[in-house]
Amino acid sequence: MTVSKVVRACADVGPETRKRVLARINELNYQPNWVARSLAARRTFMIGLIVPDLMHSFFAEIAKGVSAAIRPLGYDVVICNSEEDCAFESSEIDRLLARQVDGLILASAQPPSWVDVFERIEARGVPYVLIDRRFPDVHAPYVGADDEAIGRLATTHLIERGCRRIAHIAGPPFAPGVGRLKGYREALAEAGLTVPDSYVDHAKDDATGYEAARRLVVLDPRPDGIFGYNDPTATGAMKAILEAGVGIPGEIKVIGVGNVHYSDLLRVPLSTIDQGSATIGQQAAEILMKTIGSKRRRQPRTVIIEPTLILRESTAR
Amino acid sequence: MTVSKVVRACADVGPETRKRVLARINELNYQPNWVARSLAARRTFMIGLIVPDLMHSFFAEIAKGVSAAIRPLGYDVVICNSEEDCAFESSEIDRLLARQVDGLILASAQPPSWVDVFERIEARGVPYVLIDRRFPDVHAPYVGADDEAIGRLATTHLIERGCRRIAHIAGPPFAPGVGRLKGYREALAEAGLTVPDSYVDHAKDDATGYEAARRLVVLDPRPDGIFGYNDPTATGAMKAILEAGVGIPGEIKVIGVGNVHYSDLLRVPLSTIDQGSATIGQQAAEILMKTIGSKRRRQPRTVIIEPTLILRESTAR
DNA sequence: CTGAAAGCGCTAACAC
DNA sequence: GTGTTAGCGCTTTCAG
Repeated sequence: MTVSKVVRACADVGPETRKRVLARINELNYQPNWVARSLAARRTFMIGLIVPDLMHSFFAEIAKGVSAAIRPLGYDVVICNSEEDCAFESSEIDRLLARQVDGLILASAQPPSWVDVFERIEARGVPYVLIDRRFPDVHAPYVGADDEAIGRLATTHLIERGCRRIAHIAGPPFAPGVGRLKGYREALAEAGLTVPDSYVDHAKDDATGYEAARRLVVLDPRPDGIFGYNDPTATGAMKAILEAGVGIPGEIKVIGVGNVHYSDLLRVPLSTIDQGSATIGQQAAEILMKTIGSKRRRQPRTVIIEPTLILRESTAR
Repeated sequence: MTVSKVVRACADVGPETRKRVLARINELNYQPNWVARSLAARRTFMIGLIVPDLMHSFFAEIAKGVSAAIRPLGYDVVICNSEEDCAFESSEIDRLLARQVDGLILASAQPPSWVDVFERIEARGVPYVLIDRRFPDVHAPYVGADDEAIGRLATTHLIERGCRRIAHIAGPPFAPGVGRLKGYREALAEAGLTVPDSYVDHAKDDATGYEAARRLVVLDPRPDGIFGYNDPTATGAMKAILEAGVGIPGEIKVIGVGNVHYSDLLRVPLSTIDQGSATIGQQAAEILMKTIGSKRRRQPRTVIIEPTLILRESTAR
């Protein structure tokens, strides 16, 4: 039909005809059926975004950035929350694939060597870009921060502020967690500092960060600095520290990563490392759209967002 | 095809045949195309969720609740962020409708009397349920809190704690904002308290809440209690108050609404009113699924979640 | 229990 | 510029 062309604003249609069609469309309250369109055109104009935790404002901000970037191009985004559960994530990805999304952006909770999921995506020929969590063996575009740099930056900052017994609440054993842990170790080594093994604990969110800090705070000797692998863990840690009657930043200095929007409203405003979350979302979306647009697989691009230190009271002298 | 039946787990297929089909499916790595399925079956197994702000953890939690409730039933949710912009919201709704979602859950940013959007939804025969923000003229299921009760509860609490000059940072002039404002006025009247007009200011998030509080804190006489219409505004307000060198809760007591998850980690832990956000999402989803399931339009159900007071330091004696 | 026939609402490619 | 012919990959209905 000519109608189809009018709806899609194709150029090759007479202005008079177009007017007539438009009028009738309005009259009938016609709305094109995107499902049928998707089937015929073999594109859905939908992309999937998978994040491990929507409650973490870092990811909510990324979602916003992605959304803002693709909306003007006529795309919608389906947001999925994997709850940091890799099996669940895997099944979510399959569903999105079955729904024929045109592309995928994922902050994956997969274990580092578990490339099975990515192979499935590639088998379907669906372009995707990784964010926040990098997988060395996966040959795909990546947008995120340099986690080792983050780890070094945070740890070095604590050292500069006079901390000598620096503990680390590390994340789950993949992606951003391992890089930051490595950066932490490097910075320590560089400064000639050594710490007991018990100074490295693990957590994944505010609740577990709280638990981890409760363990750290009773160690002897007690740490005088704690680097949390993200803001929620650092925030939870601060709660535990203060509850134990220990002063921040007097007795223990704390730093996190992510610069969540309420950081400076906390009981003790939290020093943190900004990763440019909105930028990550936006850049990832742009790369994805570019990939979708061009037929040929270009060289996967990697964008590293420079981390910046945000100084607040939790690491004040 | 018989394959179709196997995929959908229809009962009427021989166990032997099923086995063969399944084997071949696995072999070919076959995955059904949901777009084609949706077109033929006239259902997408997709529902839309529209919220005004994903960064507000209240809505993120609702999204989580909705998602958790519908996932097991084979549905997916498309989350849209309206940015509190009613024109944008309206166009988002149209897109979701064009994508043939089976249902809609919305926390709408429409002005109270602007029922046009809802009529469009109904014209398409798509079931929907309203959450958080109620529209008196719209005959649809609603799940949310009783905003007047919330306003009364918060204000009464401040009065009980000894406040006499209670200011209110009201929300945008619709849905939850007006109810809470009304409850505030009622509680004040009931206690025989009067306040100058300037004690009621407006905001919509943490940034504007901060601005509002800067205006309130310089009033003469200065308020001794502030009721923020949600936690972000109350949080922003606290920042402004503390910056002005005024003590919380000593000189001004503050209460919010929403019980965002970091409330008790704030500089001054924030007293608030819990609305049961996860429950809202879950209940809304259940009602929607029930409506989708049954052919006939049943009487729209309304679920009012009982608000509960969460006491923290910001309103301590 | 199995499969053939028809069609969901649209777009692609091509002829008029 | 316009309309025609196919067919996207599935489900529905109903006959074998």
